Amino acid sequence: MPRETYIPCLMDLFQQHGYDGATLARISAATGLGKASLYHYFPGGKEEMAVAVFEYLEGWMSDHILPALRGEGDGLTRLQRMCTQFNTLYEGGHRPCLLAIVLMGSARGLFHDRIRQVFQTWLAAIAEVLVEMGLPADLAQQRSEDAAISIQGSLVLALALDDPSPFQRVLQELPAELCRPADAS
Amino acid sequence: MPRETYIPCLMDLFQQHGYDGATLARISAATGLGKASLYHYFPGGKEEMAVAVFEYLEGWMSDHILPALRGEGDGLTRLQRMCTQFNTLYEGGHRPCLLAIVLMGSARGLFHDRIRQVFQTWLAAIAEVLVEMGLPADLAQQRSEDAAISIQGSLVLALALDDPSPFQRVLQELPAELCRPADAS
DNA sequence: GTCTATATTAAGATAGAC
DNA sequence: GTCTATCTTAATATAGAC
Repeated sequence: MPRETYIPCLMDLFQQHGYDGATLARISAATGLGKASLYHYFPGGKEEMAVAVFEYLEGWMSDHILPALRGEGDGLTRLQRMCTQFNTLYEGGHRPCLLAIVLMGSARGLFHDRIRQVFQTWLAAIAEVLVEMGLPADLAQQRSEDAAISIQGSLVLALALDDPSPFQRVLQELPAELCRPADAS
Repeated sequence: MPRETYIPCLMDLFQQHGYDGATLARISAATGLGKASLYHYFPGGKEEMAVAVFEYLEGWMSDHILPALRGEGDGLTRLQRMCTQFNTLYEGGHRPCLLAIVLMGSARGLFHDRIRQVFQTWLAAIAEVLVEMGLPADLAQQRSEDAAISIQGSLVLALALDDPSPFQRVLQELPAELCRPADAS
């Protein structure tokens, strides 16, 4: 089996238990591979497993989020497509954000640069849509941050309350909120 | 020294390194107490230390956030006072939220009920202010969730980008945003 | 109350047979 | 490529002297 086979499972584990909580014992149990076999696929150990998951996620963003934002349709349509993609990724709010999880754990230092990069790429792509719609660049930048804030914040709240509805509401309202004209409240 | 002496230091450690990253070795170094002395103050070990920190934080909320929201002044003023308090707690966005950190780590299960309780109390207090201002109850509830989403989300983004400005902007804009009339966008 | 010293467990990682 | 067995380290926790 190519090592890509195990990436979704690994991502699952990191999302559910965090970097620290995803122990080799758990990973071994979940993948069905012995610890030594894991080192066959990932000689760098757990850190390399996490890197592989990040690369997978970066690929997923390139394949799903960026095309959704850059494809055809007006700005509102594109932002709605982005939200649909995130709804899948986070399973309607039932699953926390891997980036936030790693950022909040003891492995932050190891992956901080990588995580920042993902956020910056994402924010820039959103801002580009808003600029195309005629918003001034600085406001577009702010609104792109608002998008990240709403999505990340609603995932935190959904986790805290054990209730995905804040996330779902945010996805509903966000596209129109981002597109509203510059002078509206 | 009473054990309360060490609580701020412990809170600091849990905020900066997460529950898993706050090892006894680090706690010992930061407090200046030997490991054995830590068990004198906290016989239940690390878990009891975290409980003590949560109790401290719950007390802080009761002493700072709830009075800010329930004190004199109109709704806008009260929400602004709340934001000022959070600005202090999170040091202008330079410090992550302890609740989110624990929620995202492997100790989630241990403290989830406690964390949910804090959020619910907080949201209810915000909603109460908005209802007093004349907003319908369900909208007030939604807006209180928006407040939590904005604050938590901006802390995540500030951490990811290594830049506190999203948090500061949210604190600036949030009170007016929460108070806007029911029919405005 | 604080220490030194130590016990116990579990984590990450490796060796080497098959 | 997968396993069993083992190593090393570090984390939580305790015993007992002062």
